Amino acid sequence: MLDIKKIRNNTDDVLKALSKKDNDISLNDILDLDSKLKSLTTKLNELQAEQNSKSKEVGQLKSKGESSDDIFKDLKVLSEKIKAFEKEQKELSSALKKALLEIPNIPHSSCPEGVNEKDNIVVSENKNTRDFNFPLKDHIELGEKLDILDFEVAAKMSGSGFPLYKGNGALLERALINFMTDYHLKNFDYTEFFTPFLVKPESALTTGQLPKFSEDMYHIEKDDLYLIPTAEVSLTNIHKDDILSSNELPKYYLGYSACFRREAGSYGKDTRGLLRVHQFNKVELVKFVEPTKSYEELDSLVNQASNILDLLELDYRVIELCSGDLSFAAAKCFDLEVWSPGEEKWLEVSSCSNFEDFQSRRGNIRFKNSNGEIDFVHTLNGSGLATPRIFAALLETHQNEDGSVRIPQCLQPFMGISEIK
RNA sequence: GGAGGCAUGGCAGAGCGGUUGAAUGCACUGGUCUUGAAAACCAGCAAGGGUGCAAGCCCUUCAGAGGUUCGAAUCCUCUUGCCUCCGCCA
Repeated sequence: MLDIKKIRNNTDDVLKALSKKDNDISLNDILDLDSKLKSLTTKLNELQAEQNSKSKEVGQLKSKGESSDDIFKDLKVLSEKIKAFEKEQKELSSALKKALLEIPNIPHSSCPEGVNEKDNIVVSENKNTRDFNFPLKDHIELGEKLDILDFEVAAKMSGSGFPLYKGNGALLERALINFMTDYHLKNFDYTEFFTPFLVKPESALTTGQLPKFSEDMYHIEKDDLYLIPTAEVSLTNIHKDDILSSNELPKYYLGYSACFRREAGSYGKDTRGLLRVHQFNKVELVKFVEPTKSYEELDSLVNQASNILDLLELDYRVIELCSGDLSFAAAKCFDLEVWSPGEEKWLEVSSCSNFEDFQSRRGNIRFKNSNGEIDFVHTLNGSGLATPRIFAALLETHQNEDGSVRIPQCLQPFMGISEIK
């Protein structure tokens, strides 16, 4: 959520910055509601002040045992007026809030300008570290041959887009989760959480999935709960409505979760295998930091996530997203993409974003700095990482001619085997 | 799922329907004292909005939403959360 004061006082700058993300945004309704609300509030406050002082008078007179009938007449009229004003104020402020929640975050000035993913910038790339001298199989073929993935049986029970891992496949999946979790815990200062997978609407509002993207999430109607599309939602909401003290910042949180996405509107895209699924596993990293530190924290977040790919001996590249390709809530974002030799495509496995104060305003997550002033924290998050595409890339990258797959060193302690065959 | 109890500031804990944004204690911050620290004493200490250069002034907020009343932390209704008991259950 953007600061209404910023919109009010720097309308042109805000609009210009927003247009880099989305050319179609108008702030007119918001400005209109804001000025109406402001003048109404001023009038209301005056009436309330009058009511307060007269009510106090009544109390004083009463304690002296004197009559207060004249004041009563005034108060009765005032009371009616105030009630009408309050009602109007409530309507205006909820309309304003609703409108504000629909406005995306402003891209950071360092974001390359652009319209879509074609304008993204490749920051770094390492590829073709391995020469294959045999015909490659893709992960679906490998998964079937090794009897570690079964999409048909999964579809039988849940429909398409739900993976079923079997035997060493289940072991590999679990090893990936444990390896990534342990790596971040051991090497960086993260606190581990295991969060709920179902959250209230207001939690999804904090992180920005609601109100605009309700179609992307699974919703349990009976209880009005949403299945989390990422642990970002639950991890970020740990501090909803909190005022943290500056000496407890930065806070680094980590959590594994299953992630659920309807992927509405993406039918026909990446439908095969593990590339786009409705349920997947992810280790998520979330940071709560002081505003002045958030960009260096973004850099370290990208590094932390990429280290995993190095250790898994996978080819990957780092992409800096252009303004037009940024998500709704992000001010700046780097994606990590892993190379899939079977698909001959780059696959997004992590998205590391700085949301600045966009989420913290929505969730009212603040901190008190050393001067005693209260301000919104900056939040960041990054996948560290999402498993299915890694699973696929790993099978394809480390496959041998006979269809067996080498397990990289870092995973072996978690699996107890050095290859799947 | 059934029955009951509770919900106040960072925490603990007062609070008759009327000068209560809220006593008190702890914590915290500043000061005095001390070589330093502790103790003691003094002072400050909620958030949001408006207005003002500022000091300040005004408004709102006692889980949330409604209601009664000229006036609600205080009375009523609903919702949510926590606790206790019963049922069910991995």
